[in-house]
Amino acid sequence: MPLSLYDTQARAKRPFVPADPARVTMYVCGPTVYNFVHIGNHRPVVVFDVLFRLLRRTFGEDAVLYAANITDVDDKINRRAAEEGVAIDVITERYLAAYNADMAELGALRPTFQPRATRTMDAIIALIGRLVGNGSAYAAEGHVLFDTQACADYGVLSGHPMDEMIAGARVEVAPYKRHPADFVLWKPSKPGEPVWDSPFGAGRPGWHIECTAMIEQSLGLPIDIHGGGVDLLFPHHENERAQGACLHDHAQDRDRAYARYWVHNGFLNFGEEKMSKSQGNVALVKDLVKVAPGEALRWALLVGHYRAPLEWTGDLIAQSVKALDRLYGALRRSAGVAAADTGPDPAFLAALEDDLNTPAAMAELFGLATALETATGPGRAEAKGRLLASARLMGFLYGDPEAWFQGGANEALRARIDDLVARRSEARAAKDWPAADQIRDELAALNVEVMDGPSGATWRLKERT
RNA sequence: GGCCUGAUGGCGGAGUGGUGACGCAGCGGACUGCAAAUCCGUGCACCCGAGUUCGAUUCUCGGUCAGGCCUCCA
Repeated sequence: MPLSLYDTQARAKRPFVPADPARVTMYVCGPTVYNFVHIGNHRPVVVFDVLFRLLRRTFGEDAVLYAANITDVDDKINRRAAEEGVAIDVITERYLAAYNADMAELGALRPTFQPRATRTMDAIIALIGRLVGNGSAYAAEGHVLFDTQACADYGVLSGHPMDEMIAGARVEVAPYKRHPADFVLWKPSKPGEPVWDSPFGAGRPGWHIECTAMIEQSLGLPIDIHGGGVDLLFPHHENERAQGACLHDHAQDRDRAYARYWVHNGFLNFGEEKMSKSQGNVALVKDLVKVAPGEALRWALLVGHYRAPLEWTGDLIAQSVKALDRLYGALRRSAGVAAADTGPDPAFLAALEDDLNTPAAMAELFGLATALETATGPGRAEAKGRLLASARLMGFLYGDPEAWFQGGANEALRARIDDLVARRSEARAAKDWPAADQIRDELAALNVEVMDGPSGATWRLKERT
Protein backbone atom coordinates (compact mmCIF):
# COMPACT_ATOMS: atom_id res chain seq x y z
CA MET A 1 0.00 0.00 0.00
CA PRO A 2 1.57 3.26 -1.06
CA LEU A 3 2.03 6.17 1.30
CA SER A 4 -0.59 8.86 1.04
CA LEU A 5 -0.57 12.25 2.72
CA TYR A 6 -3.21 14.89 3.23
CA ASP A 7 -2.06 17.86 1.21
CA THR A 8 -3.34 21.15 2.56
CA GLN A 9 -3.19 22.85 -0.81
CA ALA A 10 -5.22 20.13 -2.55
CA ARG A 11 -7.43 19.75 0.54
CA ALA A 12 -7.34 16.02 -0.06
CA LYS A 13 -5.31 12.94 0.63
CA ARG A 14 -2.89 12.32 -2.23
CA PRO A 15 -0.63 9.36 -2.97
CA PHE A 16 2.88 10.47 -2.15
CA VAL A 17 5.09 10.45 -5.21
CA PRO A 18 8.42 12.24 -4.77
CA ALA A 19 9.95 14.11 -7.67
CA ASP A 20 12.98 11.87 -7.38
CA PRO A 21 12.71 8.67 -5.32
CA ALA A 22 16.46 8.69 -4.91
CA ARG A 23 16.36 12.13 -3.30
CA VAL A 24 13.24 12.73 -1.20
CA THR A 25 13.18 16.14 0.46
CA MET A 26 11.25 17.42 3.49
CA TYR A 27 11.39 20.75 5.28
CA VAL A 28 9.69 21.58 8.56
CA CYS A 29 9.51 24.97 10.22
CA GLY A 30 11.31 24.84 13.53
CA PRO A 31 11.34 27.10 16.55
CA THR A 32 12.59 30.57 17.25
CA VAL A 33 15.20 29.97 19.91
CA TYR A 34 14.59 32.75 22.41
CA ASN A 35 13.37 30.58 25.29
CA PHE A 36 12.50 27.00 26.17
CA VAL A 37 9.84 25.73 23.81
CA HIS A 38 6.80 24.12 25.37
CA ILE A 39 5.45 20.68 24.60
CA GLY A 40 3.12 22.01 21.90
CA ASN A 41 6.12 23.07 19.86
CA HIS A 42 7.23 19.48 19.91
CA ARG A 43 4.16 18.05 18.27
CA PRO A 44 5.51 18.73 14.78
CA VAL A 45 8.89 17.44 15.90
CA VAL A 46 7.42 14.07 16.76
CA VAL A 47 4.89 13.92 13.93
CA PHE A 48 7.43 14.67 11.24
CA ASP A 49 9.91 12.37 12.90
CA VAL A 50 7.45 9.54 12.31
CA LEU A 51 7.11 10.64 8.69
CA PHE A 52 10.90 10.87 8.39
CA ARG A 53 11.26 7.32 9.66
CA LEU A 54 8.55 6.07 7.34
CA LEU A 55 10.11 7.80 4.33
CA ARG A 56 13.51 6.36 5.20
CA ARG A 57 12.04 2.91 5.32
CA THR A 58 10.22 3.41 2.02
CA PHE A 59 12.92 5.11 -0.04
CA GLY A 60 16.08 4.16 1.83
CA GLU A 61 17.89 5.91 4.66
CA ASP A 62 20.27 7.82 2.42
CA ALA A 63 17.58 8.87 -0.03
CA VAL A 64 15.67 11.05 2.43
CA LEU A 65 16.88 14.57 3.23
CA TYR A 66 15.11 16.28 6.11
CA ALA A 67 15.75 19.89 7.05
CA ALA A 68 14.29 21.44 10.20
CA ASN A 69 15.30 25.02 10.56
CA ILE A 70 16.15 27.22 13.49
CA THR A 71 15.07 30.85 13.46
CA ASP A 72 17.84 32.75 15.18
CA VAL A 73 17.05 36.25 13.95
CA ASP A 74 14.00 37.65 15.66
CA ASP A 75 12.69 40.51 17.76
CA LYS A 76 12.06 38.21 20.69
CA ILE A 77 15.65 37.05 20.66
CA ASN A 78 16.83 40.64 20.58
CA ARG A 79 14.61 41.55 23.49
CA ARG A 80 15.74 38.59 25.51
CA ALA A 81 19.40 39.36 24.90
CA ALA A 82 18.86 42.96 25.92
CA GLU A 83 17.07 41.88 29.10
CA GLU A 84 19.91 39.64 30.13
CA GLY A 85 22.56 42.01 28.86
CA VAL A 86 24.26 39.31 26.82
CA ALA A 87 25.07 38.81 23.16
CA ILE A 88 22.38 37.38 20.95
CA ASP A 89 24.45 34.27 20.32
CA VAL A 90 24.40 33.45 24.00
CA ILE A 91 20.62 33.30 23.89
CA THR A 92 20.30 31.34 20.67
CA GLU A 93 23.01 28.82 21.54
CA ARG A 94 21.52 28.17 24.95
CA TYR A 95 18.01 27.51 23.72
CA LEU A 96 19.10 25.65 20.63
CA ALA A 97 20.97 23.23 22.86
CA ALA A 98 17.89 22.86 25.06
CA TYR A 99 15.72 22.28 22.02
CA ASN A 100 17.98 19.55 20.70
CA ALA A 101 18.07 17.94 24.13
CA ASP A 102 14.27 17.88 24.13
CA MET A 103 14.23 16.25 20.70
CA ALA A 104 16.50 13.52 22.00
CA GLU A 105 14.24 12.95 25.03
CA LEU A 106 11.30 12.53 22.69
CA GLY A 107 13.11 9.96 20.62
CA ALA A 108 13.27 12.12 17.50
CA LEU A 109 16.04 11.44 15.02
CA ARG A 110 18.28 14.36 14.20
CA PRO A 111 17.22 15.93 10.92
CA THR A 112 19.70 15.70 8.08
CA PHE A 113 20.09 19.47 8.19
CA GLN A 114 19.37 22.08 10.84
CA PRO A 115 19.79 25.30 8.88
CA ARG A 116 19.95 28.62 10.71
CA ALA A 117 18.90 31.98 9.39
CA THR A 118 22.12 33.68 10.46
CA ARG A 119 24.13 31.19 8.45
CA THR A 120 22.00 31.59 5.35
CA MET A 121 22.33 35.31 4.98
CA ASP A 122 24.10 35.32 1.61
CA ALA A 123 21.41 33.11 0.14
CA ILE A 124 18.67 35.27 1.63
CA ILE A 125 20.15 38.43 0.14
CA ALA A 126 20.70 36.78 -3.25
CA LEU A 127 17.13 35.53 -3.26
CA ILE A 128 15.71 38.94 -2.50
CA GLY A 129 17.84 40.32 -5.33
CA ARG A 130 16.31 37.80 -7.74
CA LEU A 131 12.79 38.72 -6.67
CA VAL A 132 13.49 42.41 -7.11
CA GLY A 133 15.12 41.66 -10.44
CA ASN A 134 12.12 39.88 -11.90
CA GLY A 135 9.61 42.41 -10.66
CA SER A 136 8.19 40.37 -7.77
CA ALA A 137 9.46 42.75 -5.12
CA TYR A 138 10.04 46.45 -4.69
CA ALA A 139 12.00 48.78 -2.46
CA ALA A 140 10.32 51.43 -0.35
CA GLU A 141 11.66 53.55 2.51
CA GLY A 142 14.59 51.30 3.24
CA HIS A 143 12.45 48.15 3.09
CA VAL A 144 12.14 45.56 0.40
CA LEU A 145 8.60 44.25 0.05
CA PHE A 146 7.15 41.32 -1.77
CA ASP A 147 4.55 42.45 -4.30
CA THR A 148 1.58 40.18 -3.78
CA GLN A 149 -0.16 41.75 -6.77
CA ALA A 150 2.61 40.38 -8.95
CA CYS A 151 1.73 36.89 -7.79
CA ALA A 152 -1.37 35.94 -9.73
CA ASP A 153 -2.40 33.05 -7.51
CA TYR A 154 -1.52 34.50 -4.12
CA GLY A 155 -3.82 32.83 -1.60
CA VAL A 156 -4.27 29.42 -3.21
CA LEU A 157 -2.50 27.57 -0.45
CA SER A 158 -4.44 28.83 2.54
CA GLY A 159 -7.61 29.53 0.59
CA HIS A 160 -7.73 33.07 1.88
CA PRO A 161 -9.25 35.31 -0.80
CA MET A 162 -7.14 38.42 -0.73
CA ASP A 163 -10.06 40.86 -0.76
CA GLU A 164 -11.70 39.23 2.22
CA MET A 165 -8.47 39.15 4.02
CA ILE A 166 -7.92 42.84 3.62
CA ALA A 167 -11.49 43.62 4.65
CA GLY A 168 -11.06 41.71 7.88
CA ALA A 169 -7.49 42.68 8.59
CA ARG A 170 -6.91 43.86 12.10
CA VAL A 171 -3.52 45.37 11.56
CA GLU A 172 -2.61 48.79 10.42
CA VAL A 173 -1.07 48.82 6.99
CA ALA A 174 2.37 50.33 6.80
CA PRO A 175 2.21 53.39 4.55
CA TYR A 176 5.04 52.26 2.30
CA LYS A 177 3.22 49.12 1.22
CA ARG A 178 1.67 49.19 -2.23
CA HIS A 179 -0.87 46.61 -1.17
CA PRO A 180 -1.93 45.71 2.37
CA ALA A 181 -0.97 42.08 1.91
CA ASP A 182 2.58 42.86 0.79
CA PHE A 183 5.14 41.62 3.27
CA VAL A 184 8.68 42.50 4.23
CA LEU A 185 11.65 40.73 2.71
CA TRP A 186 14.27 43.08 4.13
CA LYS A 187 14.03 45.82 6.69
CA PRO A 188 16.37 48.28 8.37
CA SER A 189 17.67 47.20 11.76
CA LYS A 190 16.97 49.34 14.75
CA PRO A 191 19.92 50.47 16.85
CA GLY A 192 21.35 47.55 18.80
CA GLU A 193 19.79 44.94 16.56
CA PRO A 194 21.82 42.55 14.42
CA VAL A 195 22.57 44.06 11.06
CA TRP A 196 23.87 42.74 7.74
CA ASP A 197 25.04 44.65 4.71
CA SER A 198 23.07 44.20 1.54
CA PRO A 199 22.47 45.90 -1.81
CA PHE A 200 19.21 47.16 -0.32
CA GLY A 201 20.94 48.82 2.60
CA ALA A 202 22.06 47.59 5.99
CA GLY A 203 19.36 45.65 7.77
CA ARG A 204 17.92 42.21 8.43
CA PRO A 205 15.64 39.78 6.65
CA GLY A 206 11.92 39.22 7.04
CA TRP A 207 10.74 35.90 8.40
CA HIS A 208 9.26 34.33 5.29
CA ILE A 209 12.26 34.80 3.05
CA GLU A 210 14.50 33.16 5.64
CA CYS A 211 12.69 29.84 5.28
CA THR A 212 12.65 29.99 1.51
CA ALA A 213 16.37 30.68 1.44
CA MET A 214 17.13 27.94 3.95
CA ILE A 215 15.15 25.49 1.85
CA GLU A 216 16.91 26.49 -1.32
CA GLN A 217 20.32 26.30 0.31
CA SER A 218 19.87 23.05 2.21
CA LEU A 219 17.58 21.05 -0.06
CA GLY A 220 17.04 22.95 -3.30
CA LEU A 221 13.70 23.90 -4.79
CA PRO A 222 11.19 22.49 -5.25
CA ILE A 223 10.92 20.19 -2.24
CA ASP A 224 8.62 17.22 -1.85
CA ILE A 225 7.13 17.91 1.57
CA HIS A 226 6.78 21.13 3.49
CA GLY A 227 5.54 20.69 7.03
CA GLY A 228 4.66 22.75 10.06
CA GLY A 229 1.86 23.70 12.43
CA VAL A 230 -1.47 24.88 11.01
CA ASP A 231 -0.92 28.28 12.52
CA LEU A 232 1.85 28.80 10.01
CA LEU A 233 -0.41 28.17 7.05
CA PHE A 234 -1.23 31.84 6.86
CA PRO A 235 0.60 34.04 6.35
CA HIS A 236 3.93 32.27 6.62
CA HIS A 237 3.49 29.35 4.26
CA GLU A 238 1.31 31.31 1.90
CA ASN A 239 4.08 33.86 1.60
CA GLU A 240 6.75 31.22 1.21
CA ARG A 241 4.80 29.62 -1.57
CA ALA A 242 4.31 32.94 -3.32
CA GLN A 243 8.04 33.61 -3.14
CA GLY A 244 8.77 30.18 -4.55
CA ALA A 245 6.21 30.50 -7.33
CA CYS A 246 7.64 33.86 -8.38
CA LEU A 247 11.19 32.56 -8.35
CA HIS A 248 10.18 29.96 -10.85
CA ASP A 249 7.69 31.94 -12.82
CA HIS A 250 8.04 29.93 -15.97
CA ALA A 251 7.95 26.56 -14.35
CA GLN A 252 5.53 24.19 -16.00
CA ASP A 253 3.80 23.31 -12.79
CA ARG A 254 3.68 26.65 -11.08
CA ASP A 255 1.49 25.37 -8.28
CA ARG A 256 4.12 22.90 -7.22
CA ALA A 257 7.18 24.96 -7.99
CA TYR A 258 7.88 25.33 -4.28
CA ALA A 259 6.57 22.32 -2.39
CA ARG A 260 4.79 19.31 -3.82
CA TYR A 261 2.94 18.45 -0.60
CA TRP A 262 1.97 20.71 2.28
CA VAL A 263 1.47 18.88 5.55
CA HIS A 264 0.15 20.69 8.63
CA ASN A 265 -0.22 19.38 12.15
CA GLY A 266 -3.00 20.51 14.48
CA PHE A 267 -2.49 22.40 17.69
CA LEU A 268 -2.00 21.07 21.14
CA ASN A 269 -4.62 22.53 23.49
CA PHE A 270 -4.19 22.99 27.19
CA GLY A 271 -7.78 22.91 28.33
CA GLU A 272 -9.13 25.51 30.65
CA GLU A 273 -5.81 26.54 32.01
CA LYS A 274 -4.35 28.20 29.00
CA MET A 275 -0.70 27.52 28.95
CA SER A 276 1.19 30.72 28.50
CA LYS A 277 4.66 31.74 29.29
CA SER A 278 3.45 34.82 31.09
CA GLN A 279 1.58 32.63 33.56
CA GLY A 280 4.58 30.44 34.07
CA ASN A 281 2.54 27.27 33.70
CA VAL A 282 3.97 26.03 30.44
CA ALA A 283 4.69 22.37 30.04
CA LEU A 284 8.36 22.00 29.25
CA VAL A 285 9.91 18.73 28.25
CA LYS A 286 12.68 19.15 30.80
CA ASP A 287 10.03 19.29 33.55
CA LEU A 288 7.68 16.68 32.12
CA VAL A 289 10.39 14.03 31.99
CA LYS A 290 10.50 14.17 35.78
CA VAL A 291 6.93 12.85 35.77
CA ALA A 292 6.96 10.50 32.82
CA PRO A 293 9.57 9.06 30.48
CA GLY A 294 10.18 10.96 27.26
CA GLU A 295 8.92 7.95 25.39
CA ALA A 296 5.53 8.34 27.08
CA LEU A 297 5.44 12.00 26.10
CA ARG A 298 6.13 10.93 22.54
CA TRP A 299 3.28 8.44 22.79
CA ALA A 300 0.95 11.12 24.11
CA LEU A 301 1.79 13.42 21.21
CA LEU A 302 0.84 10.66 18.75
CA VAL A 303 -2.31 9.42 20.46
CA GLY A 304 -4.53 11.51 18.19
CA HIS A 305 -4.33 11.97 14.47
CA TYR A 306 -1.73 14.62 13.68
CA ARG A 307 -4.16 16.98 11.97
CA ALA A 308 -6.70 16.99 14.80
CA PRO A 309 -6.29 19.21 17.84
CA LEU A 310 -5.01 17.34 20.86
CA GLU A 311 -5.84 18.15 24.46
CA TRP A 312 -2.72 18.03 26.63
CA THR A 313 -3.70 16.76 30.09
CA GLY A 314 -2.18 14.87 32.97
CA ASP A 315 -4.54 12.01 32.22
CA LEU A 316 -3.22 11.80 28.67
CA ILE A 317 0.29 11.33 30.02
CA ALA A 318 -0.84 8.75 32.56
CA GLN A 319 -2.66 6.75 29.90
CA SER A 320 0.38 6.91 27.66
CA VAL A 321 2.54 5.47 30.41
CA LYS A 322 0.06 2.62 30.83
CA ALA A 323 0.00 1.97 27.11
CA LEU A 324 3.76 1.57 27.10
CA ASP A 325 3.54 -0.55 30.27
CA ARG A 326 1.47 -2.93 28.22
CA LEU A 327 3.97 -3.12 25.35
CA TYR A 328 7.07 -3.25 27.53
CA GLY A 329 5.31 -5.82 29.70
CA ALA A 330 4.90 -8.10 26.72
CA LEU A 331 8.60 -7.69 25.93
CA ARG A 332 9.55 -8.31 29.54
CA ARG A 333 7.61 -11.54 29.67
CA SER A 334 9.31 -12.69 26.48
CA ALA A 335 12.77 -11.59 27.56
CA GLY A 336 14.27 -14.97 26.73
CA VAL A 337 12.89 -14.96 23.22
CA ALA A 338 15.15 -13.76 20.41
CA ALA A 339 13.18 -11.55 18.05
CA ALA A 340 12.94 -12.85 14.51
CA ASP A 341 13.90 -10.54 11.69
CA THR A 342 10.40 -10.02 10.37
CA GLY A 343 10.02 -6.36 9.56
CA PRO A 344 6.93 -4.37 10.55
CA ASP A 345 3.47 -5.88 10.55
CA PRO A 346 1.61 -5.21 7.28
CA ALA A 347 -1.52 -3.86 8.97
CA PHE A 348 0.59 -1.59 11.14
CA LEU A 349 2.46 -0.29 8.13
CA ALA A 350 -0.76 0.24 6.23
CA ALA A 351 -2.07 2.40 9.08
CA LEU A 352 0.98 4.63 9.04
CA GLU A 353 0.98 4.85 5.28
CA ASP A 354 -2.61 6.04 5.39
CA ASP A 355 -1.75 9.66 6.11
CA LEU A 356 0.10 8.76 9.31
CA ASN A 357 -2.85 7.21 11.11
CA THR A 358 -0.94 6.81 14.36
CA PRO A 359 -3.99 5.88 16.50
CA ALA A 360 -4.79 3.00 14.16
CA ALA A 361 -1.12 2.05 14.14
CA MET A 362 -1.08 2.01 17.95
CA ALA A 363 -4.14 -0.23 17.94
CA GLU A 364 -2.16 -2.65 15.79
CA LEU A 365 0.69 -2.54 18.29
CA PHE A 366 -1.67 -3.67 21.05
CA GLY A 367 -2.82 -6.50 18.82
CA LEU A 368 0.80 -7.48 18.21
CA ALA A 369 1.47 -7.40 21.95
CA THR A 370 -1.43 -9.77 22.58
CA ALA A 371 -0.16 -11.98 19.75
CA LEU A 372 3.21 -12.12 21.48
CA GLU A 373 1.65 -12.93 24.87
CA THR A 374 -0.38 -15.79 23.44
CA ALA A 375 2.07 -17.19 20.87
CA THR A 376 3.79 -20.46 21.57
CA GLY A 377 6.89 -22.14 20.19
CA PRO A 378 8.56 -20.59 17.15
CA GLY A 379 5.62 -18.21 16.80
CA ARG A 380 6.94 -16.22 19.75
CA ALA A 381 10.13 -15.15 18.00
CA GLU A 382 8.14 -14.05 15.02
CA ALA A 383 5.55 -12.21 17.10
CA LYS A 384 8.27 -10.45 19.05
CA GLY A 385 10.03 -9.48 15.84
CA ARG A 386 6.88 -7.99 14.38
CA LEU A 387 6.07 -6.02 17.52
CA LEU A 388 9.58 -4.62 17.82
CA ALA A 389 10.00 -3.75 14.16
CA SER A 390 6.60 -2.09 14.04
CA ALA A 391 6.95 -0.09 17.24
CA ARG A 392 10.47 1.00 16.36
CA LEU A 393 9.32 2.31 13.00
CA MET A 394 7.29 4.75 15.08
CA GLY A 395 10.22 5.41 17.38
CA PHE A 396 9.08 3.26 20.32
CA LEU A 397 10.42 0.28 22.28
CA TYR A 398 14.09 1.01 21.82
CA GLY A 399 14.53 0.83 25.58
CA ASP A 400 15.31 -2.09 27.86
CA PRO A 401 12.07 -3.48 29.35
CA GLU A 402 13.65 -3.88 32.80
CA ALA A 403 14.78 -0.28 32.72
CA TRP A 404 11.28 0.79 31.73
CA PHE A 405 9.81 -0.76 34.87
CA GLN A 406 12.66 -0.29 37.30
CA GLY A 407 14.58 2.63 35.85
CA GLY A 408 13.46 5.08 38.50
CA ALA A 409 15.19 3.16 41.30
CA ASN A 410 18.73 4.02 42.31
CA GLU A 411 21.33 1.44 43.35
CA ALA A 412 20.53 1.53 47.06
CA LEU A 413 16.80 1.26 46.56
CA ARG A 414 17.23 -1.51 44.05
CA ALA A 415 19.36 -3.53 46.46
CA ARG A 416 16.81 -3.06 49.21
CA ILE A 417 13.95 -4.11 46.93
CA ASP A 418 15.81 -7.15 45.64
CA ASP A 419 16.47 -8.19 49.22
CA LEU A 420 12.80 -7.85 50.20
CA VAL A 421 11.67 -9.73 47.10
CA ALA A 422 14.09 -12.54 47.89
CA ARG A 423 12.90 -12.75 51.49
CA ARG A 424 9.31 -12.81 50.33
CA SER A 425 10.09 -15.66 47.96
CA GLU A 426 11.58 -17.61 50.85
CA ALA A 427 8.49 -16.99 52.95
CA ARG A 428 6.27 -18.09 50.11
CA ALA A 429 8.33 -21.21 49.60
CA ALA A 430 7.78 -21.96 53.28
CA LYS A 431 4.07 -21.17 52.78
CA ASP A 432 4.37 -18.50 55.43
CA TRP A 433 1.66 -16.34 53.86
CA PRO A 434 1.41 -13.71 56.63
CA ALA A 435 5.14 -13.03 56.41
CA ALA A 436 5.00 -12.91 52.59
CA ASP A 437 2.10 -10.48 52.63
CA GLN A 438 3.79 -8.27 55.17
CA ILE A 439 6.83 -7.99 52.95
CA ARG A 440 4.57 -7.18 50.04
CA ASP A 441 3.13 -4.34 52.11
CA GLU A 442 6.64 -3.10 52.82
CA LEU A 443 7.38 -3.15 49.13
CA ALA A 444 4.16 -1.30 48.39
CA ALA A 445 5.26 1.38 50.83
CA LEU A 446 8.39 1.71 48.71
CA ASN A 447 6.18 2.27 45.65
CA VAL A 448 6.97 -1.23 44.44
CA GLU A 449 4.56 -3.71 42.94
CA VAL A 450 5.61 -7.31 42.93
CA MET A 451 4.37 -9.82 40.37
CA ASP A 452 4.71 -13.57 40.79
CA GLY A 453 5.39 -15.51 37.65
CA PRO A 454 6.17 -19.11 36.77
CA SER A 455 9.90 -18.34 36.80
CA GLY A 456 9.97 -16.31 39.98
CA ALA A 457 8.87 -12.87 41.09
CA THR A 458 9.47 -9.64 39.22
CA TRP A 459 8.84 -6.13 40.38
CA ARG A 460 8.20 -2.67 39.07
CA LEU A 461 7.96 0.83 40.37
CA LYS A 462 4.32 1.82 40.46
CA GLU A 463 4.87 5.51 39.90
CA ARG A 464 7.83 7.56 38.91
CA THR A 465 9.02 9.78 41.67
C1' G B 1 -16.93 40.25 9.12
C1' G B 2 -14.03 36.46 6.03
C1' C B 3 -11.70 31.56 5.66
C1' C B 4 -11.22 26.54 7.73
C1' U B 5 -11.85 22.37 10.86
C1' G B 6 -14.51 19.27 14.09
C1' A B 7 -19.07 16.96 17.00
C1' U B 8 -18.36 8.78 18.15
C1' G B 9 -19.32 4.88 24.82
C1' G B 10 -17.54 6.89 31.81
C1' C B 11 -12.65 8.94 29.54
C1' G B 12 -9.08 9.00 25.32
C1' G B 13 -9.55 7.91 20.18
C1' A B 14 -9.81 5.27 14.89
C1' G B 15 -13.02 3.97 11.09
C1' U B 16 -17.09 2.63 7.94
C1' G B 17 -23.36 3.13 2.91
C1' G B 18 -25.41 -2.68 5.89
C1' U B 19 -22.25 -7.28 12.49
C1' G B 20 -19.49 0.60 15.67
C1' A B 21 -11.45 -0.64 16.04
C1' C B 22 -8.11 -0.02 19.98
C1' G B 23 -6.44 1.70 25.01
C1' C B 24 -7.88 3.13 30.08
C1' A B 25 -11.73 2.54 33.65
C1' G B 26 -16.11 -1.25 34.88
C1' C B 27 -18.14 -6.26 35.17
C1' G B 28 -17.73 -11.94 34.89
C1' G B 29 -14.38 -16.07 34.43
C1' A B 30 -9.40 -18.68 34.17
C1' C B 31 -4.69 -18.55 36.59
C1' U B 32 -2.75 -17.30 41.82
C1' G B 33 -2.15 -19.21 48.90
C1' C B 34 -4.35 -14.10 48.26
C1' A B 35 -3.03 -10.36 44.95
C1' A B 36 -0.65 -8.26 40.75
C1' A B 37 0.48 -9.31 35.78
C1' U B 38 -1.49 -12.22 31.78
C1' C B 39 -5.39 -14.75 29.14
C1' C B 40 -10.78 -15.47 27.81
C1' G B 41 -15.50 -13.18 27.82
C1' U B 42 -18.79 -8.91 28.53
C1' G B 43 -21.99 -4.05 29.33
C1' C B 44 -21.79 1.06 27.47
C1' A B 45 -21.65 5.85 22.03
C1' C B 46 -21.92 7.66 16.36
C1' C B 47 -24.99 16.43 18.24
C1' C B 48 -30.24 17.83 16.18
C1' G B 49 -33.61 18.12 11.80
C1' A B 50 -34.64 17.15 6.70
C1' G B 51 -33.12 14.74 2.07
C1' U B 52 -30.85 10.70 -1.12
C1' U B 53 -31.02 5.19 -0.36
C1' C B 54 -33.74 -1.21 0.36
C1' G B 55 -30.61 0.65 4.36
C1' A B 56 -27.02 6.71 6.92
C1' U B 57 -22.96 7.14 12.34
C1' U B 58 -20.83 7.27 7.34
C1' C B 59 -23.28 11.03 1.48
C1' U B 60 -26.17 16.12 0.70
C1' C B 61 -28.54 20.47 2.84
C1' G B 62 -29.95 23.27 7.13
C1' G B 63 -29.32 24.10 12.39
C1' U B 64 -26.85 24.03 17.13
C1' C B 65 -22.33 23.77 19.65
C1' A B 66 -16.93 23.78 19.97
C1' G B 67 -12.10 25.05 18.14
C1' G B 68 -8.46 27.35 14.83
C1' C B 69 -6.61 31.18 11.40
C1' C B 70 -7.12 36.26 9.39
C1' U B 71 -1.10 39.66 14.46
C1' C B 72 6.90 37.11 12.59
C1' C B 73 2.51 31.55 17.96
C1' A B 74 4.34 24.61 16.26
